[in-house]
Amino acid sequence: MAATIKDIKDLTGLSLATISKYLNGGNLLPENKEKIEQAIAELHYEVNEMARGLVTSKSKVIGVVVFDIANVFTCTLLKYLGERFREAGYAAMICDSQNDAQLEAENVRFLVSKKVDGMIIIPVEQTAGFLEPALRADIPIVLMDRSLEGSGIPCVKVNNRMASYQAMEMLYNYGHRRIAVIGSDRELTGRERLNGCLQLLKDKKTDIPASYLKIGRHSIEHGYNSMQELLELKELPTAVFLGNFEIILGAVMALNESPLQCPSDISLIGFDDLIISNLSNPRLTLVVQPLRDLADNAAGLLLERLQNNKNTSVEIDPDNQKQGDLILPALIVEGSSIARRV
Amino acid sequence: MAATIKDIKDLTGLSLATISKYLNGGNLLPENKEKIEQAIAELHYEVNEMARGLVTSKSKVIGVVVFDIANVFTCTLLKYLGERFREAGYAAMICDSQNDAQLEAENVRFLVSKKVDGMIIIPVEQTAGFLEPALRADIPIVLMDRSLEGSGIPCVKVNNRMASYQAMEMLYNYGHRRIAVIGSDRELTGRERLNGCLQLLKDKKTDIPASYLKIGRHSIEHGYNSMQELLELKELPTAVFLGNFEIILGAVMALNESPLQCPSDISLIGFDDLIISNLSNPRLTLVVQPLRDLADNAAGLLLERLQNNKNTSVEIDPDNQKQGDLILPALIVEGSSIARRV
DNA sequence: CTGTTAGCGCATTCAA
DNA sequence: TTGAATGCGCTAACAG
Repeated sequence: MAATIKDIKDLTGLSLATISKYLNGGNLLPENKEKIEQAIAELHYEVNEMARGLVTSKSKVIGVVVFDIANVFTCTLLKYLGERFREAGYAAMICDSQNDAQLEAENVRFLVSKKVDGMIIIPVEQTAGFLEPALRADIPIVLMDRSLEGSGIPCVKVNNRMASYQAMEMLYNYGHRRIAVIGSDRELTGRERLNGCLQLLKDKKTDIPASYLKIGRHSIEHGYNSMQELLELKELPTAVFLGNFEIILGAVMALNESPLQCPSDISLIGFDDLIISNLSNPRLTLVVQPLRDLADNAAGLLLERLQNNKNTSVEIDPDNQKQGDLILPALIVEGSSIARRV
Repeated sequence: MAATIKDIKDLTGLSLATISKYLNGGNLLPENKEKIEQAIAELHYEVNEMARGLVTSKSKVIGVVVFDIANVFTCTLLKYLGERFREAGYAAMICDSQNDAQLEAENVRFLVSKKVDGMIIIPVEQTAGFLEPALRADIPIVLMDRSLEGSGIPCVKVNNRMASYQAMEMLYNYGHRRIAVIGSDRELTGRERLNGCLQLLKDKKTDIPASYLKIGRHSIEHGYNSMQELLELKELPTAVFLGNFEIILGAVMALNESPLQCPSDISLIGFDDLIISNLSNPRLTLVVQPLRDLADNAAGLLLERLQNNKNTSVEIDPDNQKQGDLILPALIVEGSSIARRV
């Protein structure tokens, strides 16, 4: 059986309150302090966080719900989030929704049961209904990457639309006019990116044939099939925009299997960086999301709210009803996958 | 404030004990059952797991400590582990050690405080000292990937030595004699793999110059630098064994930057699969770890022990003192990165 | 600065 | 089958 403060009491003769105070950083006589420390060492005492949590109704745990944990984007974010939370004295309880909205709802409910102090969520679902149990329990939530439209819950993300626009603009400025787009309208991020792409084409009054527009899902398969289809067209595009990491993966696979070369035959620009892109030859030009910043901001936002809840006496910032999203700029990192066209 | 069973009591007129029994699947009159269910729905009641845990001294949480969470190997494992645990009614609390032994020790202590029911650990540290708090608290542990020698704690892993041996054998059978090895002696897995490589060379009485043996860490940098150095040698190796994923990444980068081609100029075989390898052209021949099996076995082993602890009355299997490691075979998946030499 | 007391929300005796 | 009482380990008043 693990030692409790009662054991410390028996060993030191001090009262439970004194020991508790020690554990929570209160002031006591040096000699008592030493006694307790000795007892703790001797008994190998470790605080029972369940008991502590029961009385404080704080768990010092932040629940993190991600749409898919086996995903480089996700786990890089998890890493950075974890660092921030740890610094602030919180641990992360990570739940994988496996791209399943039902699991996601269960995860939220589970974390509510666990009395987490706050939640970070990268959602599968597109509406906020599944968050109800958390909201009712008054648990602060910060979303990442994918907003929940009209929910009023803040989301930290990049400006997908603008970044895509700029990526397309880069292709355009390199002289490309026959530009294909492989993207997704299944995820919000995908739609935002598509919008950016189409906007650029519109602004530049550049028409592309319908066969250049490959809209499906953010999946390897979609990237692979789409690129294969593009390569079979009579009039090839000279450049292709790849809407996310999985699409890049699939598209590059398809291209690698063909006799065509990048960038001499076909130029590429992709959305989503990952160290992994180091493997591709030539190195891809990419729209890079500032993962560190995204995580820092999301963690910061949540921690701030946790702090404020503490001195809940003061009710400030009445204008803050409309918690807007926090939108960070993405960066284009140049590789050598875009050829100049005259 | 969140609803408690007391609120249900007030609403239904039943006693706390009856409600508790309902929550734990006991038998009660259908009418009472219905009453409670109605109250739960009305109050949006959710069990307070902290309170429950305090009295049962079970958290239904399994702690998972990984050496680095931003790692495809790790998070794929996490995904599979998570699925198994969820099925069994457990949640995972994931802690990232960030390749830091001190953090790792803290993580273990933290999870002990959280009263997790069991732990899965992919260790940074090479000795078992840091596990003491968990062992003392009698928390079942299963290691993955990296054994802790002499600790008696079971580890689920692949046969690194044999797999490396077979990988080298494949190069040999393709006719290669000038084989270089980029590996690590800093991690146990690295040493095991190196041993396998050297054993094959020994068995085949194949001597290689010292300059072909690049021993450092499992890092991109080591892979990159080593490959660069190899490519500068007067007598190039005809094939290179790459000891893990990061090394592959670095080595392929270096090769991509050189005029030499794989496999016509130099053949490659790598340890560690990842979808990512789809990006490389040509597709790499790889030693693939059966991640799903590894996770299933580790989760199974742990869950089994958790079950057995329940009926702790029965003390079976007295021969089980020496809990050997569970060693799974790795698979070689052929790409086209190895050329035939005559 | 220290000790006494009460109670967090729930499961679990034991009676009824 | 149900209910009343007890305690899990700890913190938070309050009093000394």
